[in-house]
Amino acid sequence: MAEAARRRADKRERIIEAAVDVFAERGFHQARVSDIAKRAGVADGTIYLYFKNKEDLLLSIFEEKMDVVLAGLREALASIDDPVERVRSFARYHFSQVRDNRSAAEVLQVELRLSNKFLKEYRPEKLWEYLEVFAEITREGQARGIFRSDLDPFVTMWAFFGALDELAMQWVLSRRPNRFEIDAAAEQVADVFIRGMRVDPT
Amino acid sequence: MAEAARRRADKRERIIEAAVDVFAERGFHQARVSDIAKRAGVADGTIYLYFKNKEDLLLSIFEEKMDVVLAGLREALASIDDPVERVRSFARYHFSQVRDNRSAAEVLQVELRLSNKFLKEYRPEKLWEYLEVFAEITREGQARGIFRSDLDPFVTMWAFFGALDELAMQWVLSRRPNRFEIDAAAEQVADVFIRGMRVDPT
Amino acid sequence: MAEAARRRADKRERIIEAAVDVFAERGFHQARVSDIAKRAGVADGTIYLYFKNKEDLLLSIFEEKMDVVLAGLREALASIDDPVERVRSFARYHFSQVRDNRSAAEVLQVELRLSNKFLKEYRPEKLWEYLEVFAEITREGQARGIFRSDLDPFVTMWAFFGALDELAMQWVLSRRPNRFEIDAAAEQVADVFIRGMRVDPT
Amino acid sequence: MAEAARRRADKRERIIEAAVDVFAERGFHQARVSDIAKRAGVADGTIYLYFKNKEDLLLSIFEEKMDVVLAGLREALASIDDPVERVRSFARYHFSQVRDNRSAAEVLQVELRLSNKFLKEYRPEKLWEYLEVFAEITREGQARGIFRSDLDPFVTMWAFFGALDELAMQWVLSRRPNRFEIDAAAEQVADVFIRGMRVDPT
DNA sequence: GATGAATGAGGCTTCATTCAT
DNA sequence: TATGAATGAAGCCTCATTCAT
Repeated sequence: MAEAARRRADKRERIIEAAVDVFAERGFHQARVSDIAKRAGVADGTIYLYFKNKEDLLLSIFEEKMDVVLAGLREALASIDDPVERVRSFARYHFSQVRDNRSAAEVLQVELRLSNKFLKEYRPEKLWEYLEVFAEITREGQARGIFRSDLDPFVTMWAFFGALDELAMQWVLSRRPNRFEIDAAAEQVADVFIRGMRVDPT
Repeated sequence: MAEAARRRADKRERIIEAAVDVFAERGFHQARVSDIAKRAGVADGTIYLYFKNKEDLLLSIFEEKMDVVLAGLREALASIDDPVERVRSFARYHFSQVRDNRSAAEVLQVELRLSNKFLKEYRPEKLWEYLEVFAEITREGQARGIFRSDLDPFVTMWAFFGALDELAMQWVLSRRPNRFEIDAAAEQVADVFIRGMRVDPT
Repeated sequence: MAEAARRRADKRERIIEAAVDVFAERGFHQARVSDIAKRAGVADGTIYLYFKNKEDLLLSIFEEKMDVVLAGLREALASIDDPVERVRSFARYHFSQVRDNRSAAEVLQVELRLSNKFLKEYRPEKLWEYLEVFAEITREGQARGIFRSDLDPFVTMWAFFGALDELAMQWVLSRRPNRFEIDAAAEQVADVFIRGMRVDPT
Repeated sequence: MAEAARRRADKRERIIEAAVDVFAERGFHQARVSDIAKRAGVADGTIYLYFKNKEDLLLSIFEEKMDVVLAGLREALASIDDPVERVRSFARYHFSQVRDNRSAAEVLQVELRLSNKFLKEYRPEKLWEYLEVFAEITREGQARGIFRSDLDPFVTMWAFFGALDELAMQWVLSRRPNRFEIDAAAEQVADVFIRGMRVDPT
């Protein structure tokens, strides 16, 4: 029955959202499964009907959120052809996600790194897909003679992501009053990378 | 007695080194204090004579290693005046540290992020000092008219560090055969940032 | 409607048979109600329409199987008058049941003992009826002057049952190739008890 | 230090004794580790310094108690040469153990059987040693022409042990007033087996 | 009657930390 | 100063049972 399927999906979604909040507030290890259950309005055991264990819940958040983020990124870049503008839009999009989904961003950036599984065993395919978008922009720019061809797309990809990620983390961690302008930061990072990757003007 | 002081320092050092190895191998949460004690050749309780608790041990590793790293960085840059070359040397130095101290780098990069204390309460002064070196290079470059003055030194600082850190992490996590050339990566990242931060050539 | 009653009985029977198999494979505590339900082809909740709880299911198996076993025993002994031969037939019948109903025997012998309820609260009337058959044989033999009258029928009853039961358990637990001849064992046990209980030949 | 070793042994012994009592009272599954710890006067965690887990505790009780029982059996039989008298003494000894160590006997007989590990994986070497004593008596009796040579020592061994065990279990389970005379039972069982195993008087 | 998603109590075990020696 | 046996808090997860449909 469609009704039951919908209710089931709802419950799963409620657990995910509750987990995002609790993980963001307390951190993965400090978060108690029973707190997540309480916030989701379900019994502790119910969580285990939808997720194998606490870690699977964390990983599922990652997969789920990344799906949305990835789709959003592709949409944001869909109408843009110029590699230079695509880089700029990538940076803007990345920071807009962080700004508009603080809890999710906090979990994705901070808590996920804490999972040994994630870092040492789990292959974050979804993250690679996300990054591959940037590598592809680089390659396209190189093909068009806009970006220098001596740059390794993988190196620039990781460097670019690292730059965005670190700034996002600092923004997330920074407490209110001192919080810097994340939008301005996006422009600057994009600008540095664009100029840095461009072929020398002759 | 100097002898006693030295012996004490030795023991502390042995615990630190043991902790670096164990944290690198198992991760902070999975590492057991008794394993560290065993590897250091001391009793469990002895660790608590030198460190307040397990987390203090992690933080102490950070402080201690960062002191060395920071001193090394300053020495590496001591004889270089040109801001452009200082940026390049910074990148080279950062990666050389990662390459030559795998375990320490792994702990610093991976495990430290996992400590809620570290990320949410602890102010990593030593890290700020390290980064401040780069911010200062930027300011000096701006003052000399080499780097664009519209760039926020804090933004470039985090972006640069993020780029180095992410690449270092990937290098550390990457398993043997596919391991990319970390030295070449250093040159590329430095190059991208230098060009990206430079004033437009007229 | 007779049809409905039959269907009901069928479902109950299917649950019983499924439970016998699952209990035999996994043991009572390791067996999950949902596994039994799956094997029986019913929903978990359905089991609770037929049995009060998991333990009641175990006890019901016992009652049900013992009814059949008891009827079979009586039939096997029906045409035999000589107490000596009745003892022999009892042993043969007991082992034939074990041999031909491995799963049921395994549950009856192994798993039932694990139920505290069974051992400390539950009065296994059916088992007593089964044993009483032997006690009666003893008494009859004593009355006829075949068995020694100084033997306590309760003691011989438990001793005989214990001997059969232990051998059956060993046979059930023994893995294939080394499995001893259960039929030969039946003859030997019967023989020892018959000679042991007989009045001295003068 | 001998002192420390003694204290350690004492603590282990206290845990064993507490576990025997609690297992006997509540059964293995119903017994809580914290109850055992409380009764032993130690912290919960202390138990895990001496035993791998709850099941290991149960198995250790078995091993430990059987060592004592086995030594006692050997001593009880040491001065007896006649196989017939050895059988009688075996039965007497077995029941004396049950009578004098009710809790331990209850655990050994009832709770041990409940452990799947014990029945399906664990090889109770100590029990086999105990039984082997009886098998050896049988063989010796056969060699001397006292017991019939057509009897399989393994069959009589299990039958004898089953008879003793079942009677012991009934005695343990039987509540006070109706409790039968266990010593008289010992004589009867021994008597039945001795006559049952003897060569025909000519 | 039948379903099966949801419940939630309950307990084993780990391991950082302490402290008597 | 060093030891290491002892502590005990704390939480994930299972699974028998219920009940709304």
